[in-house]
Amino acid sequence: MKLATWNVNSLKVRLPQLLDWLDRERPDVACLQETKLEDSKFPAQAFRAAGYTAFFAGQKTYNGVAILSRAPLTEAAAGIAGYSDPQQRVLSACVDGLRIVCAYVPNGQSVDSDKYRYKLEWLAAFTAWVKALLTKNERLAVLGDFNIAPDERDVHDPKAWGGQVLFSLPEREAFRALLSLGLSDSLRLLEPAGQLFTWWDYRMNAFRRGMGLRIDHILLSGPLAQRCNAVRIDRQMRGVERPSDHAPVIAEISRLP
DNA sequence: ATGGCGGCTCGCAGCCGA
Repeated sequence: MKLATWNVNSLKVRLPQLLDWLDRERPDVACLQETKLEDSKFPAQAFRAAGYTAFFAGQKTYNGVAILSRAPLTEAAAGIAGYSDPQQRVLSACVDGLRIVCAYVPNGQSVDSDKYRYKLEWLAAFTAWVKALLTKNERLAVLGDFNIAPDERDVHDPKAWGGQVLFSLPEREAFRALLSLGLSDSLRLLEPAGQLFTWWDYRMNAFRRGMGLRIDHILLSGPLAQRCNAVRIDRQMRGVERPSDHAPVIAEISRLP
């Protein structure tokens, strides 16, 4: 079973690339972030034609998330239960006995901003909610753009990024707290050493120069982590014409009994 | 120290992302 996450940075612009990518990679489940589309404009028909059912919650200009699945989605819901948020950042649904969570964690802008305080509050609510989900769903995967680089290996220049938003200690501690619920950072299970990135700034030729961050993650509960046999970052998609600034991440899990 | 790129909007400049 192939699970993927991709911050597409505008589904309207990236739809042709996404359809090509779905055709090539054929993930069973793909979680999308930053669709930036109102629900009335979501291209559900294009995905149906490609063999995918979609669950989505969007808004104009910012945010917006979607789960695409080849198999039917059940128990689908938007948002963090018990946490009111006008920003469309979270979806959850079940597919094939797995509980999927698709998340677009707030960016935080800078550590001295209101947006950063919102990010930390949001992460606390999200973590409490995922904890509750885990009590009912032992096969759980959280996929998305976390806007957090967990440690030095995930940052091209850790000295320059020290204390900055995306790499500040409170954010990294929030990420660690999420893992401590019983989730594994799937990519690091299989690739524990070395710099790996999923995002590169559009500016300064950052991609060509290898200046990136690893902020998109696939977290797996124990039973899924045990059966995870491959995880990769699809850097090819960052190198195409008019790319998203994020590359997709794809995890493969051997079939569960 | 700044802005750099790209996407968005009842746009023609400014906000936001990361």
